[in-house]
Amino acid sequence: MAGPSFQALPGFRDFIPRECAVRNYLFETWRSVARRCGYVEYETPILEDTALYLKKSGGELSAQLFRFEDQGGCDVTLRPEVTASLARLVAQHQRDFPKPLKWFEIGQCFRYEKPQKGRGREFHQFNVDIIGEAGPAADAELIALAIETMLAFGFVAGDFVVRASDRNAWITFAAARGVADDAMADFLNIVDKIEREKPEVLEQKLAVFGITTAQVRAFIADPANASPAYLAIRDDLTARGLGGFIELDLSIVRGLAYYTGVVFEVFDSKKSMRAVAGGGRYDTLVATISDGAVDLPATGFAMGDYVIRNLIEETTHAAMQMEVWLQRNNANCDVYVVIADETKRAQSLKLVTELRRAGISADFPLNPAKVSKHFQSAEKSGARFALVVGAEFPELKLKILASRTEETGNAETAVDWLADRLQQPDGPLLA
RNA sequence: GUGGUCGUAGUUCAAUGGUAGAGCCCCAGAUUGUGAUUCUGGUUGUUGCGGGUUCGAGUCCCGUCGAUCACCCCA
Repeated sequence: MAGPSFQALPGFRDFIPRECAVRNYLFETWRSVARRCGYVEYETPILEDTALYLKKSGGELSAQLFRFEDQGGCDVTLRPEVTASLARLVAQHQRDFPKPLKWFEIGQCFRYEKPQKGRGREFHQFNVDIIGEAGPAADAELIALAIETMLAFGFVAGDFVVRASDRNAWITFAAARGVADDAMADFLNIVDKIEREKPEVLEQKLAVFGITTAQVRAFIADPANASPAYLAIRDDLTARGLGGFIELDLSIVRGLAYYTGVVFEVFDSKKSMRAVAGGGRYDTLVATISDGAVDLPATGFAMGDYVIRNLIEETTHAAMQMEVWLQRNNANCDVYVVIADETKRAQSLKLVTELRRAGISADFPLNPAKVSKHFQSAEKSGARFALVVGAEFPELKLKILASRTEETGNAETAVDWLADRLQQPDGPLLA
């Protein structure tokens, strides 16, 4: 590595073809499940006015912004998440759409934090939201999508679980013990850290509110404290046959300040990783972002690409499903044209163009080389067929690479011939 | 931001303080139109960078940068 060399910035990734294929697998799965469940895709800019994020998130997230001044002197930020943009978009365009809105976006986000397992400074996230419906049916519909997404990746019962809670249960708990409304956020923050904070510190912090750790733990432990919304969601999911995937876990509060009600996280069953996905209800965010101009209830969640990929790779059956997909989508082309006789290169080029225009993916060697070389290239391309153009043109030979068998045909009808041939299975098939 | 571990060829890794190597990959070839295997040949390093100890440092020490893991937080 002599001399100056460049590499990707810390926490940023290059997607070589294999990585890109994996990413596409995630994206295609996300997209297909969302569409199957009636969600439509939208997209927002990755660069936004910094104030958009300072306005609602604050705290830790605002310390992790990729923030700078543009050439016009504007304070701008690479988005750390898409919910704020969505709220902005919805506030502006909501009148154009019947409610509820069921929308999703697959987009790249940026956070300046220390890269580690499951976390980079750049990541892709599947963001799904239902806006304009305040009832638990919306939360259930959303959580059902999260579950369906996991199933689509090949996970089964026992691989993952959705843990859900309700901030309202805590607000009721705290209010009954005299916690003031304006201190509620602080109280929720303490509860959020109950498993991570040192016991003495925890006890001390709770004492400010006249509450003990024991009381909090007892509240978490008692299923009777489940909120009506949670129960409605559980029944809804049970009716869908998905009841086994959801669990009450009142210790989940989630850090982001804008959550207002039911919150949930998707975990691997062993809980050996970070949350695969997380979300919840944020009924006041749209009003906050629009300064009260538009007030719509909302619920949503996000799934990041890092953790889901790790979990897929560590779960044998999900990993195999991905491998099969990658194999199927691995070929550079369907047909590799071998130019066995260089004097037929012009005819070969015409043939390649015809195939391509007919929707048949075709490739060929750019330079003269020995025929064996061409076949090696055909092999490496992953193509199913090698179409040999030789001295006997317009007669053509079609070699089925997997079975090493050969057929003959004519250049005049090559397009139809190959289109038909591609429909038929042959040789040792991929699953 | 706070800690632990680790930096050798494109890559995966060797080298009791004593001449920097191997597999894989890639490229070219093995007598004129067919892929595997095999065989032959070839490219690539100021051992991350900078100091120090030593007759001598890839190896030991310090610094720095980078990678990675954990904490914090979160997708």
